[in-house]
Amino acid sequence: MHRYRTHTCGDLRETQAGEEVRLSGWCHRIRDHGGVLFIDLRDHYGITQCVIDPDSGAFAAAEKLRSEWVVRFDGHVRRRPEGTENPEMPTGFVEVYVTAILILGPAAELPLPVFGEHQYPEDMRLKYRFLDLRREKLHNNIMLRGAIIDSLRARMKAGGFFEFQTPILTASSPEGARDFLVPSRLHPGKFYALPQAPQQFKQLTMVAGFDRYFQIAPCFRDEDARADRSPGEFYQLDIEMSFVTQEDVFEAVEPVLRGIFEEFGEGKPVTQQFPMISYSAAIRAYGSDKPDLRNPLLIHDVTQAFRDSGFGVFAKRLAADPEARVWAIPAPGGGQRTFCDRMDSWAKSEGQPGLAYIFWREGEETGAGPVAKNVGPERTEHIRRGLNGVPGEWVQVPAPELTASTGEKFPLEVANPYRQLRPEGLKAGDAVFFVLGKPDDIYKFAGLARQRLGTELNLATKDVFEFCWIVDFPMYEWNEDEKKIDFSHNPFSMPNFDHDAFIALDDADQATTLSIKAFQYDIVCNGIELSSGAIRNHRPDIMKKAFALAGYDEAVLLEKFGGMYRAFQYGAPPHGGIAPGVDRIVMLLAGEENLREVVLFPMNQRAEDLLMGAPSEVTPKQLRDLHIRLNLPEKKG
RNA sequence: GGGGGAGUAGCUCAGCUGGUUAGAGCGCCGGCCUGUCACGCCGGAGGUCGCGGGUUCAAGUCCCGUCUCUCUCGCCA
Repeated sequence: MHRYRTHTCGDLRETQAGEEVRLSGWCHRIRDHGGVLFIDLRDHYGITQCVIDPDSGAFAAAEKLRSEWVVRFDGHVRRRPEGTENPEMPTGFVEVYVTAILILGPAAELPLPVFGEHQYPEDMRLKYRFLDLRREKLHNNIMLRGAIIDSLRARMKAGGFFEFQTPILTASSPEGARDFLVPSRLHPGKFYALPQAPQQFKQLTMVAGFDRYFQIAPCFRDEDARADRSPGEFYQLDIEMSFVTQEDVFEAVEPVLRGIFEEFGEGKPVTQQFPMISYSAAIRAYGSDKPDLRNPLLIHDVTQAFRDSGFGVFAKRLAADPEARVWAIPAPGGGQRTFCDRMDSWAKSEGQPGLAYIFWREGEETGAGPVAKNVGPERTEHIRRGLNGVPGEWVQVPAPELTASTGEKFPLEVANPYRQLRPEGLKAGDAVFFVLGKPDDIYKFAGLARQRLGTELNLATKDVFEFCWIVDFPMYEWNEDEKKIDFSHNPFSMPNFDHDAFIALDDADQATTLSIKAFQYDIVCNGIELSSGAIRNHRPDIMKKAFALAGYDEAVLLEKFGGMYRAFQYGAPPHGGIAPGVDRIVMLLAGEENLREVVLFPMNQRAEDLLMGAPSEVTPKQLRDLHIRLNLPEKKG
C-alpha cells in the first residue's frame, strides 16, 4: 500500500464499497457525537466523510484530532446507511470506516478558519495566505486561473503564434510608470530595471523576423494599487505580429478572447462581434474611454435647450464660454425628489457643485423641480421628448455608428440600446440630470453619473460579457502643467495620418498635431480595460517626426529608445500587437471584484507581501556589495 | 501625496446622550451525546477596548496627536 494514499478525497464512489483504502488530507470539519465521530477529510480533489466508532480501534486517536490537522486514515469504504446520504457531495453516498490513524501534521489554533464562508480582514488573509488558499472559493479561483492560461496558450498556438521569453533584468525605460530598480554589483552606480512590459523586446523580436510572438509575460510597475490593478506585478497575454493592419490584429485577438469567455463564462452571453467605438464617441456618449455597455444609458448633449434660457446659471455660462456644453443623463425610473436629491448630494461628495435635474410625475407633465420652472415648459418638453436616443434639433445623441472589425455595421438597436428603453422620450416617473462645463472637464464626472444611475436604477444587463474596441485614440494631448504637447499614450504607435504629410507637418502647428489620431486601440469588457495595443511606428523618419512634434529632438529619441531606433534602421517590418491583462480576464471570469482573489500570493495595497515580509531590510554587507549607502527620510514626529 | 471608513476576546461584531463587574456568535478548553454533514446540550478560560496625551468626579464612548488596515482620488508610456 502506498505510504500516504491509495485514493484522493474526491475519488470514492459506491462502486468501491468494501475496498480497503488509505486517504491523506486535512481534517475539514469534525462532528463528535460521543459514540460516533464524523471527520470530513479534505484534499485538493474533494471531501470524504470518515467515520470512527469505539469499536474501530482508532477511536482514542480520533478524539484528539482538531481542525486542519493533516492525517492519514486507513479504513474501508462502505455505503452510507439508508437515509444518511448527502447528495450535495460527489462522495456523499459513501464513507470510510477508519481503523487506523497516523498524524502527519498537527495544526495550532487557527488565526482564521478554513471552513465556512466568513469574510476576514485583508491583512489577516494575506499574512495567512496558505490558509486562505485552502478555502474553496479561492482555491477554485487559482485553479481557474491555471485553466484559463492553458487555454490562452493553446488558442495562441493554434493561431500560429510562438511563445518567447524576454529578459526580466533589463534597462530602465524613460516613459510610463515608475520602474522597479535592481542595483548592479558589477557596475557601481548602475541599475537594471524590471520590465513594465516586454514592449521593446517584442517589437525587436518582430524586427528579428519571428513574425508572430506571444508570451504570458510578467510586468512590473511601481505604481499605487487599485482594486483592478495589482501593486508591483501582473501578467499580460503579450502579443505582437508582423505585416499586419489594425484589422488583422483584431481578427487574431477577438476570437481568442471571445473563445476564452465562452469557455469559462459559465454560459453567460459574450459579444459575438466586438463593436468599434472611437475614443471621441466613447467620451461623449459614455463619459469614459472604457464604457460599461451593460448600462444602456447614453449621455445626450442638450446645450441648445439651455442656451438663452431662463435658467440663469447655465445660460450665463454658455454665453460666456463658447466651449461649454450641457450634458444630460436620462434616469428612467428616477423621477422622485428624494432620489434626485440623493444624486445631488452624491455629486457634492464627489467634489462637484451639485447635479441639476428635472423630473416628471403624474399631474406635472411639464416637469418638476427648479430647473424645469426656470427653463420653461416649452424647452422642458423638447428635452423630455428629445431624450429618446434619436438626434434632434434640441438634443444631440453622440451615439456612435458602431462598426465591427470586419467592417459590418451594427443595427441601431444594438448601437443604441437606450432607444429601446424610452422610444417616446422620458415620461412620468423619470428624471434627467444635467452636467455643465467644458467637455474635457466634465466627461469623467458625467461618466461616473451615468454608471451610478445605471446601478441605482438597476438598468444594466446582468450576467453578460459586453465587449467593445475603443479605437482612434489621439496621438498627442495638451499638457496643461507644462504648457506643451505630449504623447497621449506611447510614442511607439503609428500615427493614423498620411506618412508624407505627417513628415511635412510644421512642428509649430499645434492644432493639426493635436487632431492626429493613432493606430492605438483598447479592448473593454463590462467597463474594465482588458488590453491596450497599437500598430507600431516602424519607420525611423516618422518616429523622428513624431518626437519632434512633441518637442523632442533626435538626441532625446536616441537616448530614450536608441536600441529600437537603431534596429529600425536595418529593415523593420510593419508590425503591431496588443496585451490583454491576464489577471483582469481571470477576475471577470471568476466573478471577483478584486485582483487579490485571483492571484496566488498577492501583495497588499501598499505593495507589501505580508506572508514573506517583502520588502525587507538587507544586511550592511549586501549594501556594501552593491555600493549603496542609505539616505533614509527623517522619521516623522 | 489628498480624502472617506475602520481598529473592542484567536476571528466576526454589538456596546445609545460619558456612569456599576465591557457583551454575543464562531473558535478554543472540559463534560455529556451512536448517524451527523453549519450536529446538539451544559460548563469554562480568554480583553493594557491599536498606541500616546488631554478634558472630566468618571472615558471603549468626547478632544488632540500617532500608528495600522481598507476603499478611493492623484499616478498608471
